[in-house]
Amino acid sequence: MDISNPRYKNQGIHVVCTLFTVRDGEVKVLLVQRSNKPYTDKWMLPSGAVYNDEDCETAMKREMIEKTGISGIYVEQFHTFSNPKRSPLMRMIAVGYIGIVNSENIKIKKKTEKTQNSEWFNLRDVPVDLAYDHREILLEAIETMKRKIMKSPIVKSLLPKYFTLPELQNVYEAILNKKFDRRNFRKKFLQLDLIENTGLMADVKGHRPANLYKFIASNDHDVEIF
Amino acid sequence: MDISNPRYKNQGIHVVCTLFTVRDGEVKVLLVQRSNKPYTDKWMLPSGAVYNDEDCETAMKREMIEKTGISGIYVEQFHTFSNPKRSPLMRMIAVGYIGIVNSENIKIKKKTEKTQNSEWFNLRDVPVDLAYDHREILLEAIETMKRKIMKSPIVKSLLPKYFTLPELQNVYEAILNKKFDRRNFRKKFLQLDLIENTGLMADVKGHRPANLYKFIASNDHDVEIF
DNA sequence: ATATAATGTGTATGTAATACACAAAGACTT
DNA sequence: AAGTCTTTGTGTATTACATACACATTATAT
Repeated sequence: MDISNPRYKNQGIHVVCTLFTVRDGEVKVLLVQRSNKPYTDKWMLPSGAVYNDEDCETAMKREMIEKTGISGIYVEQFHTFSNPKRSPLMRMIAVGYIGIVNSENIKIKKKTEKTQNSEWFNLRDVPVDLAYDHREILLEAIETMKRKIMKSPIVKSLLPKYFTLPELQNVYEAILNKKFDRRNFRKKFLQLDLIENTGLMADVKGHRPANLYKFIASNDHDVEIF
Repeated sequence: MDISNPRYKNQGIHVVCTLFTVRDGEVKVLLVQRSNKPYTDKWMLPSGAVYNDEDCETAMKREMIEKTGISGIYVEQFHTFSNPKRSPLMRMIAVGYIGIVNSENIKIKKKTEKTQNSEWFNLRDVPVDLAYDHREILLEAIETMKRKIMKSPIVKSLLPKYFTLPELQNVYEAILNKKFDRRNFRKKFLQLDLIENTGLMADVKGHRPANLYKFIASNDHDVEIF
């Protein structure tokens, strides 16, 4: 391959991460606000260039640390975006990842070298004019995440170590934006043998406390949850 | 983005297509044999560079025409491969696509500018030393295809306009490498309202001829088949 | 007429999904 | 201490879907 051929010279590879969380029954996505050109001051999904000695997943995790301070997250690749006009300055494709975290445990950096702010946005409050094609990427990520949450253990990273069944149900209801029958939800989930009752009780006031559950130590390969 | 930064200078974007067909009850994949360095004489999946004015899907279709003569195929993106060592000469990522065709209708070019041969390989006859990381890509494509064939209408492009239910069943059995009960297969498929009986009969000898079916003119969005 | 080789069909059983209502636990109030 | 409040926890009946299974039908070939 002749790397000086103008037909494919100066190509760049980006990674972009759509990181979701659920808090107060609302699904939120992490955005950062740009400092530099192009799209100065616009919000975008955390993203950045892939170095030549990295694979995309490594680059994505490094970018997340640099731009948001978040590390140790579980992500899945979902789609690569390659519209030749998606970036105004040069030819740049973006490999898209989806992640989902429990934001309680996470402190995000507000300011970094290239960003002036970072924030969890409720999905309906996301600015319409995100930088680049990030609105399109976000919409596709939401679709993919809804489809995947039934087939992959990503919820696990969204819950604390010990959690109650109502909490688990709330997470599913927030993400899928629909209600489940409590009895059926519990039955379905318990017979999957993914979680177990710890015998401990949640520490709440004003009403009957719920049992605390935990995920059964997994063999770490993806399991069909539903 | 500073395109002269050596950390991400000289990156390249490839597309690679894993094209399947089913013939004589066997799943086959299309490979081409290289003429040039690197990997001279090795077989590989049809692949090539993305031009700066193309998105990946367009590039993939152009590459397929150039290297195999095949056009008008239905493909789906499935994964992007980005191991920094996957290509020996330069940093090159590959956006992977899966396609599936009825090879009866298709004439493939044997020789092209960069390839000396092309052939449909039974999966078990695929050379172990494919060029680049194409063996890994092929393995992942097979997994993905098996998963998708139950949820996407890709089989449609694998069958002629008119086909019999036993033919349809044979395709599924070849791809998934398992047998179905005829009565249950027919019941399940017919109640999906994806195909309809034309009233015509297949032209075979020596035994009872089967009814010819066709796909119902679809509204062209993906449908859950199973 | 008979044999051959494949197609076409119905029913019974088990398994998973859905719909639905009331008792139990602890905190709070009086 | 009794009663109220709020949320958790539980069982059964119904329906839809998946699976298992055997025999009659159609055309060709002899």
